[in-house]
Amino acid sequence: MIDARSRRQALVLAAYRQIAERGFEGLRTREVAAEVGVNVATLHYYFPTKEALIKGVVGHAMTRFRSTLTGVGTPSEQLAAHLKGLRKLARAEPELFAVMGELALRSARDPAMAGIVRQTTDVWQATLRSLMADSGRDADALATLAVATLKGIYMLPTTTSPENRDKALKALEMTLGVAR
Amino acid sequence: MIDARSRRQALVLAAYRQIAERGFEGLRTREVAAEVGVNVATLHYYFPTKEALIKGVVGHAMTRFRSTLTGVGTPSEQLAAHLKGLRKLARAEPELFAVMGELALRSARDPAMAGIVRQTTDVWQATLRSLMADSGRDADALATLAVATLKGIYMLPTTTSPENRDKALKALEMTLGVAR
Amino acid sequence: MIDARSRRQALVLAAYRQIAERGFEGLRTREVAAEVGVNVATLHYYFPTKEALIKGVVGHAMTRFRSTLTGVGTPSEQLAAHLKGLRKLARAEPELFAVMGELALRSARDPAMAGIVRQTTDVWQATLRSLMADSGRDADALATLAVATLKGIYMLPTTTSPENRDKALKALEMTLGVAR
Amino acid sequence: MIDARSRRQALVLAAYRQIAERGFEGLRTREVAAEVGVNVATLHYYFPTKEALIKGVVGHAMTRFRSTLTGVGTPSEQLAAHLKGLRKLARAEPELFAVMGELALRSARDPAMAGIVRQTTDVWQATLRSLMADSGRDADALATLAVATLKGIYMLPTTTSPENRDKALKALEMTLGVAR
DNA sequence: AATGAATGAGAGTTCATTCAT
DNA sequence: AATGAATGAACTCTCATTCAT
Repeated sequence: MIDARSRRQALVLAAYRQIAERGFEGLRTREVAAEVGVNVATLHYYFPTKEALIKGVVGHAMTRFRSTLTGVGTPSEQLAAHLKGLRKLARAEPELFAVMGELALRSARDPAMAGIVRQTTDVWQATLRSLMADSGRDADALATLAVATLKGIYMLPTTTSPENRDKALKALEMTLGVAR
Repeated sequence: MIDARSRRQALVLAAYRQIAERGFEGLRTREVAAEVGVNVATLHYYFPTKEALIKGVVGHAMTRFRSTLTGVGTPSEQLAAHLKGLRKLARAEPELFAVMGELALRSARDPAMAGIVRQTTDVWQATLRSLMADSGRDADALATLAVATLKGIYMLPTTTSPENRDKALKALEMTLGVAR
Repeated sequence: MIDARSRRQALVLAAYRQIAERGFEGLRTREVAAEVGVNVATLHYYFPTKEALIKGVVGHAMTRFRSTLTGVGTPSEQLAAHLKGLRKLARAEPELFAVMGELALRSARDPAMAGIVRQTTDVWQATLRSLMADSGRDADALATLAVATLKGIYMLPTTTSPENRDKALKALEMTLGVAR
Repeated sequence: MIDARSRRQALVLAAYRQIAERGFEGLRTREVAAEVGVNVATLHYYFPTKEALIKGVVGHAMTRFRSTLTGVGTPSEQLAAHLKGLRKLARAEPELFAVMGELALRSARDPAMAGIVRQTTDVWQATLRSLMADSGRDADALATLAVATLKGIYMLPTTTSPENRDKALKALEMTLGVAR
């Protein structure tokens, strides 16, 4: 009693979870299917190859992330909201960042993936840049800095305490000139 | 007539290169052995399991990275030297950062690896912290910020131009209060 | 609005074509269905199993071939007409002989198929025998010879030039005592 | 305690037997390995792909067949000896002809195989042609006729009695002008 | 110290077949 | 009469690991 759309989605989500948990290394079609409660052959009915399934995961992750990029208010408010939104997202959906880390790394070897990931990163960076355009400082440099820092904080397992991380994020806000 | 030490080293280096090139996903003991010109069984003579070989790679990468952490001069000079050193290292040995990215991601699922990686990161962060202790600002926060940013820049494939990256690095230096 | 009979026929023809093209090895129910433009499940509605479909193909091929076995005129004329008819058929419907080759080979392992193929071959041979009954020579031997040669020429990919093949056919005619 | 050469050979022979018994359709790497008493992985150690194994089978079959093509004596004697040799071979190694039938059919779809099979067939036909060169008749035509007939008789399951087949062979000998 | 040969376990993928609708 | 969705069983192939030599 499940329509095709949601079954596809369920498979993508299961794969997404497994990549978050075990990395690309540990992604097994059989286990993805099992998590959804279907036969492997059913998975292949929806996704002819493992790569196609991964593509689905990439799409899902990117969509998920992009949904955090829109905002209202003054640039400074938007910037603050974006950072706050990321913090919330990281708490609510840590897998998203784990998966994005995997995707980012894979981009180094997989041009197709690089293209997709780059698109989203570019949008992200452009958004940040536009929010800092009036600051009278080098918006490009700051946007690049911000993206790098946020990737470092959220996509790679942090080795410091959450408090330190939060303080670092505040230092970033100050650098970016977010009014408080 | 190759002594055991250097054969071990050669195997580690080959694995290291292959991880940099293809990620953990693409690491094959057979190809590591082939690159060194020995049989797979020989590899297993030196490293009983694949995990043992990976451990060797981790050790190598960490040693390699730590060698950049010592410096002389005033704190500010040392900080500047460290950042410059990283830039040089990234140009000379890009694989090192590719591998460190892989290791960092794997840490999320592999406690043993997490321990080792954490050690090095902690040393790194402590070093940075000590270099900013006199700045009259929150050294912990700034050190955390710096580590996150540098990881983001060097360990994850950068999507921006080298120029932007360099400008971002300069912005980081300013934030850290490096005298120029 | 297609009636059951012709849909069955269409499926058989598609399978027939695919066997001719790719052999039994390459026969896929899904592709047969696709060629006809229906779902695989529909194919199985008409032919419960793949074997049933193949049986249909066998029937079609045998019917097609038998239609060349009737003739009028003197025995010698009929014999000549038969050989000429085969030549024409091989030009017009090369798949028929490709399929018959497949069927003949499969007969070696599949008793059911052997039975059907044998029936047709027996009729063929009996026809030839009767046409040579008056020749004063061993009609059985000559009929057997003729069938073997014609199978060799038409059912197995010929490695010689068409000219040579035609010359060989003429030599066969002479052996069989066909007046010219 | 088995050297590599003979293990390869054993695998080829097992595959050869299975093709003879079940056709290409029924060739399964696992069963080939099982027949030899090794793991499938071992089979793949010797033959990286199934196609490589088949290539081995083709080589074996062709070598086996070619070994029947040499003879001594007058042309007429050699011809008679060749036909007698085939008869003996068919009795001793019926699988050889079954396999050759499979190969011949597959040639129609597989250019690589066609090349190899053609080579052998060409040698065969050339040999026959040379043996009939002095007969004052069209040696090309007769050689083509002979090859076709022999293929028909030996490579496709015969539907007639052995006696009839022998009589047909005698008729062929007469046609070819073999002195008795 | 080094290897060729072998393997168990499992990977992704395919396919004829079934079933609810 | 026809289908989309699902499946079990099997397929070829891969890989880290082992072992006799």
